[in-house]
Amino acid sequence: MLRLSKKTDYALMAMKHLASDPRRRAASAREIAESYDIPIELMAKVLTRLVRSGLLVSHQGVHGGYELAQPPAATSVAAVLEAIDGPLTMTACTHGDHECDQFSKCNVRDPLRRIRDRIAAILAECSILEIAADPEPSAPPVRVMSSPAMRRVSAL
Amino acid sequence: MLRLSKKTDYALMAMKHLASDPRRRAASAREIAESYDIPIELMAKVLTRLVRSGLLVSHQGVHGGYELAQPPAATSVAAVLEAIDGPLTMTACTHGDHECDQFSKCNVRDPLRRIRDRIAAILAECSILEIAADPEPSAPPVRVMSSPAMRRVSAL
DNA sequence: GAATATCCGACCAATCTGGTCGTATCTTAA
DNA sequence: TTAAGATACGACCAGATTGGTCGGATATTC
Repeated sequence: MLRLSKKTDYALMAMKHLASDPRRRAASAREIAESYDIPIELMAKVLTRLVRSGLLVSHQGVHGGYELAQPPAATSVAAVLEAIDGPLTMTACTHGDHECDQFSKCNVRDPLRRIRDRIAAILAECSILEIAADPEPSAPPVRVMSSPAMRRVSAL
Repeated sequence: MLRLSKKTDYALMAMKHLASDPRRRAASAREIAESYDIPIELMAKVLTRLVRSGLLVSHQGVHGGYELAQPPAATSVAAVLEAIDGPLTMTACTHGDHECDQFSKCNVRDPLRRIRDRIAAILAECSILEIAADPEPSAPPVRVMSSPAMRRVSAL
């Protein structure tokens, strides 16, 4: 659960690809797609969404392709997620739309919104630059918890 | 995106319900379901999973029902998510299974795992007690970012 | 033994998602 | 001016996931 969509994965791969390219020239959808065994049409669709959201700029024509619209440090992972899958929701009621059957009686709405905000902050603070700087975490590696350990609250 | 499943919502609602009940006695699936307009059979299925994961204990029979297996502070939101939807994954490759077509060439695997770990830490640190203490966040409220703001990295 | 519970698996319909296809349009270069 | 290489865009499909339902088995109390 809390799964990222495949399209989001592809988007992040493409963003990193563009951020890491030393030549800093436009890369075509085909080039990126083939680098990672991604279906070309799907990659193209993803890239188009990134353009529409202003994260990439595109050039049509023979030597066209895609470039980062901003330096890698200026684009957050959150922005990429939003570009592909729309606003970061978590629950049906996160943003206004009272479309959930339990809306009136729900007792976890506010607490969940708080959690959502914390997660959103993490995603907003993580830039493509950080993603591109693969070798070694900049933050101290948080201990991965296995199921039994997660059962109990660690800090509190 | 990053949506919680409805079952997880229901599970959290039930956990909070049980944590908030001053009488501290077993509540039946019916009682919980009716409190929040949740389909009874579905609530029952969710509660059963919570029992199987050791977060609740159940008593069958006429005055049976469900109780928290531990004090509310000892159960994390992460544990509830895992009980309902299995291990917190984010990507297809998060836990061993190399079932993703891009596995061999993927360039964002490690960075994404780092992000996943940070999110898992947040969920592991948030207890049912915190969820039950609805009125007012214990942590300073993180600013909710609207789409345009999220586009740029805030801290970095 | 009747009533009230949990337990468990099968099942279904609707939605979501990954992926495909066809076509239009733009831009460069020969 | 024309061909090639590229993005843009919308329609479409099949498979997976999910929310929800149903039927029956088992346990416990009165």
